[in-house]
Amino acid sequence: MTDGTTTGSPVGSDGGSQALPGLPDVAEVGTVPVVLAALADPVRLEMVRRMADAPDRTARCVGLYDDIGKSTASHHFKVLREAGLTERTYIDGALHQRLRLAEVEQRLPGLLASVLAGLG
Amino acid sequence: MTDGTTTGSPVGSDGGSQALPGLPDVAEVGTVPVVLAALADPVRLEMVRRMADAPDRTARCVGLYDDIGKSTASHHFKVLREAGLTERTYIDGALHQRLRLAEVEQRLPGLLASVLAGLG
DNA sequence: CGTCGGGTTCGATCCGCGTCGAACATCGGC
DNA sequence: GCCGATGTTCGACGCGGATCGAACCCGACG
Repeated sequence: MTDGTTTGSPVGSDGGSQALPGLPDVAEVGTVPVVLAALADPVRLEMVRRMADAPDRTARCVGLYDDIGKSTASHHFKVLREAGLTERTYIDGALHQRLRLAEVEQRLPGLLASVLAGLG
Repeated sequence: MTDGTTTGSPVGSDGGSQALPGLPDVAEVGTVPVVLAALADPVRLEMVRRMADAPDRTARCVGLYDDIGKSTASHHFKVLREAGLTERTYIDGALHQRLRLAEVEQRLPGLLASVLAGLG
């Protein structure tokens, strides 16, 4: 990695202080019902769509939603994360959400493509 | 049709008595959130799986579920039907549910295949 | 004609989800 | 070192969904 991109804690893996304790930044791609339930919500679906359109499938949290409160957005991030669809990534200390396209594709081939295509 | 297969009212389209009034037997395939929500429930997912495995994608209602009440099953049938995933079909007067594979495939190509493959 | 099997409808219940506001934590900048 | 921006967490609330039992309807069969 040539820039500050890091997956996990903001401080990276230098063994330093644990800045965000107990925060699982990533999870395995869940079962079919879990993944479908995560994608069934319009708000989350829009988030996924924006990430898919973003360069490197990564976007700042604030750029993924409109017209809802921060706490609500955070809740949706958690659902997507626990379904294994996204992960937290830190770029120069700034928190981003990344769509785990490859991992989801491996476990459920073609699903995300079908879903995203169906939005048009 | 060489046998008694009929879509719609049990009496077919001979202009006879309306045996099941106000019962929409089929609906257009819904939006992505609607379809995903319909597929997100484990009970309905199992129903879809059994229909997909059945010959002609058609099965008797009673053969699509276990360990739940009739009324609950009927509710799930309604959800699937209103999402456009299934339709009611009468074979020699016996009510069946048919998975509308072609119609879903046309609107959301690859989705059902991905979902069903992910169950294995 | 009475009965049985199979589905639907209705009402009630219960639980989970989406939403918000407020409080807290963290990071970057002045 | 303080402050603003950004996310997370924690209750609380309301709504919709999943479930059940009971009643009803219809076709088949004796």
